[in-house]
Amino acid sequence: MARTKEQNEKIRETRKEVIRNAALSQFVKQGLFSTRIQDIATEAGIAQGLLYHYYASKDEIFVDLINDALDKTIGASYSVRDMDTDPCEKIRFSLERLVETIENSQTFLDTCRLITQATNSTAIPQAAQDLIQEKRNIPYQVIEKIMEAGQKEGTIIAGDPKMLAIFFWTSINGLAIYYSTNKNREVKLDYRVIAAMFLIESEREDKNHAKDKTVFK
Amino acid sequence: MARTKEQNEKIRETRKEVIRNAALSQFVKQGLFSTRIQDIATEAGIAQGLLYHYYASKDEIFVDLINDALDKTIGASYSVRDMDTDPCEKIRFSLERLVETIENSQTFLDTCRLITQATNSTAIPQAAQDLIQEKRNIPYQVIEKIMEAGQKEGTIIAGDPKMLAIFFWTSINGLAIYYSTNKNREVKLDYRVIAAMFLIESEREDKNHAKDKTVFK
DNA sequence: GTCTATATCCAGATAGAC
DNA sequence: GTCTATCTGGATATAGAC
Repeated sequence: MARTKEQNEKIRETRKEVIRNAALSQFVKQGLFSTRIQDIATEAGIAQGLLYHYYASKDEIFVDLINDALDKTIGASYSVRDMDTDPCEKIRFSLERLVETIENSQTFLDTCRLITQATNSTAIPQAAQDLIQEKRNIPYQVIEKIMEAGQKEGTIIAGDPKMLAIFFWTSINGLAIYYSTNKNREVKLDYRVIAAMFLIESEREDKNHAKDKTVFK
Repeated sequence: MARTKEQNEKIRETRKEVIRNAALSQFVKQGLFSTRIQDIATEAGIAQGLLYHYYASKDEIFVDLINDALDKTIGASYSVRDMDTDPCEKIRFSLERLVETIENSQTFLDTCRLITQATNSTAIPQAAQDLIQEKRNIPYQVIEKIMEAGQKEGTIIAGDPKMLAIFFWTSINGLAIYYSTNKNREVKLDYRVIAAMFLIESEREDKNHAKDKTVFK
């Protein structure tokens, strides 16, 4: 019987994830407030009433999603921070991976849009606002530190590292939203162009040529 | 009596502007859907029912605001396009003005946030979506053309000009939203750092020094 | 666990008095 | 023109049958 209880718990968690995915898709398209519980239930393939067996309210789902989104972003930034290379390469590598992710991961695009939406509104649940307050600056701080180190090293352009970090993330975020909302996708994203913008000229040329050899052999 | 009619029309238009300003402030804070007609009326200092003598619905106000916001952005980009200088200087000058505007104009910050909100949702009124579809790309195209010309001239960095244009606008937009939602304002915005990112190194140094003399004399 | 049916609430929009 | 009071519709959340 103890086993059955565990299994039930697992099934329940799986079901909650289906609901979260449905909710994410709806929130990104319609926003928190014009998404109805009915919309989420329909997309999740269950009856509207049943949703309340898993979540107490629409807000609760939203808070769960925001928390996931922030944790994923923080995790990604930590993995860059902990790389065993110089700052210049960290910037280049992270941009390469982020651009790749924009092109290939719908979840990443949705995550960017959800956080943008949440950051841009004071009407979201208090718990979500608290999470944002608590966690949102971490990725900015990580990149800021890397920019600072790169400037000391002489590989990153001059300027307030805090501003460069904001620039770094808002650009990625902006590209993701642009990419997500312009389905024709007529733009070819090239991480090397973006990376070059943060690097001083000499470094820029040298490393780009080195990169060319490995990436486009 | 014809005169009275004109005056009434003028008063009416003034009153509508008060309502639009109230609505903009609310939409930016709470979003279109969680803003109630009551909220707008209260901020405008009138009764809820009276609002319907000026606007038929909440959506109608929103569409008006989106139209204004898009026209302002387009107007700004045209004034840059029509400047009588080389592309490199156009980029530098427009960034200087835009950063200045971020720091001094609450309306500009609100406008950025409203457009971001609208672009990021499919639940907004159809008329607003049509306006965005029709007008939103113009500022991107204007900057794209300038980037292209600058590349031919040898003053703008390499890369798909379409991507550079997206980068240009998303960065400004991102800075505006960051600035708007982080009231501490601990970051000193410096347009020259941003401008330098779009310019090739030699141009970057020369022109920056020339600029220093005129701007910080 | 899952559904359908329903109670409750609240915001948009209207009506009517002043 | 302006207000208060009210109608109406729709969404959340609950209750109850299976």
